[in-house]
Amino acid sequence: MDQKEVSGISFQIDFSQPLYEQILNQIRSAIVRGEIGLGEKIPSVRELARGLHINPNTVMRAYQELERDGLTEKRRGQGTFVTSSSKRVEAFRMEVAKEQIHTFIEQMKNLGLTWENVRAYIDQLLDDDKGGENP
Amino acid sequence: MDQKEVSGISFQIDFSQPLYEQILNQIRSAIVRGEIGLGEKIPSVRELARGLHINPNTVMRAYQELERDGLTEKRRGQGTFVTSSSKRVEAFRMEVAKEQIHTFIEQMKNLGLTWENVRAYIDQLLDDDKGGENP
Amino acid sequence: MDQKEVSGISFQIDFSQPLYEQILNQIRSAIVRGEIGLGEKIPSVRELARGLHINPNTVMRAYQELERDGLTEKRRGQGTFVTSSSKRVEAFRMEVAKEQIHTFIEQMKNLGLTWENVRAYIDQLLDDDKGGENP
Amino acid sequence: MDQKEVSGISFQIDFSQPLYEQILNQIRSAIVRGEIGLGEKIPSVRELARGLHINPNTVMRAYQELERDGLTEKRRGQGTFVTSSSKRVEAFRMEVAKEQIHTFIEQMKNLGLTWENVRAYIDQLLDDDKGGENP
DNA sequence: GTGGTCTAGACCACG
DNA sequence: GTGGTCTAGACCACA
Repeated sequence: MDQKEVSGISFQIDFSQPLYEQILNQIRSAIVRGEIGLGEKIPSVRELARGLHINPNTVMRAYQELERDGLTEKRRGQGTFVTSSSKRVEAFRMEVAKEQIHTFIEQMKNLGLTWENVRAYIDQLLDDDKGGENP
Repeated sequence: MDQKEVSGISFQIDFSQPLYEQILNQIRSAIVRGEIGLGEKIPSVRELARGLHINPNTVMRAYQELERDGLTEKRRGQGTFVTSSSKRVEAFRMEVAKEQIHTFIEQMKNLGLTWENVRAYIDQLLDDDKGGENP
Repeated sequence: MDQKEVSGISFQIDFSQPLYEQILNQIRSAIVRGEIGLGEKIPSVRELARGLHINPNTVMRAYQELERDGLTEKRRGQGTFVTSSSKRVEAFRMEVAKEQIHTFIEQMKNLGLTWENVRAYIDQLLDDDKGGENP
Repeated sequence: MDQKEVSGISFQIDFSQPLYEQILNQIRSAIVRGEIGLGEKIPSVRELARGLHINPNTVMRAYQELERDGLTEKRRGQGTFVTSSSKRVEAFRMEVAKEQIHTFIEQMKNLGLTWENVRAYIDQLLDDDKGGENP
């Protein structure tokens, strides 16, 4: 594991998983949660590669996926920018959320767990967290 | 995708994902939900491989993982059997559940969704399902 | 995408495609369709660059291509002018048209479509347009 | 330019254009025109790379696009196969056709040509072709 | 400076 | 054997 910050975006890289997926996911998260604003520039391929000590091709691959998702746009000679359309970002967020929720429900079914039990477990888990935070 | 049944266990195989993982997960599910009883025999590697039209090595790998999880035991000359210990099955179930739940919570955080919203969404989803099931 | 007008010529710039090509094509179109008359002056490199908020080098490159095509001429100290020869414009128009038509025919072949079907499709498309235009 | 055949699919490679796009387009064409049948295997990444004397990564990139288009599926350890769904192929064909037709109409408009003239030109072009073929 | 394409070659997971 | 990931380094088009 490895924690780094490049141009105000923080990355944690784990070399046992595909690097391009981790970069992809972490930039996605940052966009979707508004940590990178609409229309903002993200680091250039080379800059991020330098900052994370990885190969530019690996970063490029992540960036191509981001663009395919409609979350970013390239401007020739200027770099890569987050889309200015909050609609797109929101649509993407909801699409991913639905998919992950359905997968999760399926998993719980496969384990023979009822939603009532799972819900209660998570409720308590998050309550405990709240109690223990910033005392 | 492909739906098949071998010795009373049903499998759906998707050739675009690791086959051994799918077999592993589907047998795990069947055990954990009691579809295969404690102490019961599961198909031999060869039988399952023939039934699913896949390579025996692939089935073998799934079986090795099951044994490492403590969910099955080999008996020389007789085949592979589900453990007789309900404790083990239960412990395994809880371990997997916790892991999947924590992963899910992490995902929802990454999307900037609050647990309240997610909970409400799933609550409604499952309510609708109940009302609308094919009678 | 971006819609702007400079010296009576309207431009739409899409930053994900080569800017110089877009400028080139849009000025070509304007000349070929007579929106800029024979012998007329077109904006200076600097003026157009300022108007479109892009680099003068980029505009320059487009202008060089226009001159190579024989569609424009530079006059020292006065600026760039559309050729006065309607022959040249016409020749250029036909050359480009032929090239684009042949490319299109090739594409339709590659899709396994017959010219009869394509023709019928376009015929109908344009008929509908006529009937349904925003009145 | 370079004309080669690999596993019954013929390729013409022009080193002045992106190789992966050419491979992509040529396999797409072959699928869409039925030269490669539904469910059929296409050459492995390495085999095609060897056959065309190019790098496997370049072929892989083309194959990833094909899969994104829904025209092919990978089967682990077995290779890459054309989808068995004629629906998908047809949908893809129509989508691409529409896009190319609309682009073409736009181009003709930009040249100030009427559809009547263009249609007549192509009609004649294809008639001439017919006359000159296999006499 | 930006991104895009390509190569050669390594190592991995899977079947 | 299959595809997938990653690197290092080259060369190109564009702004």
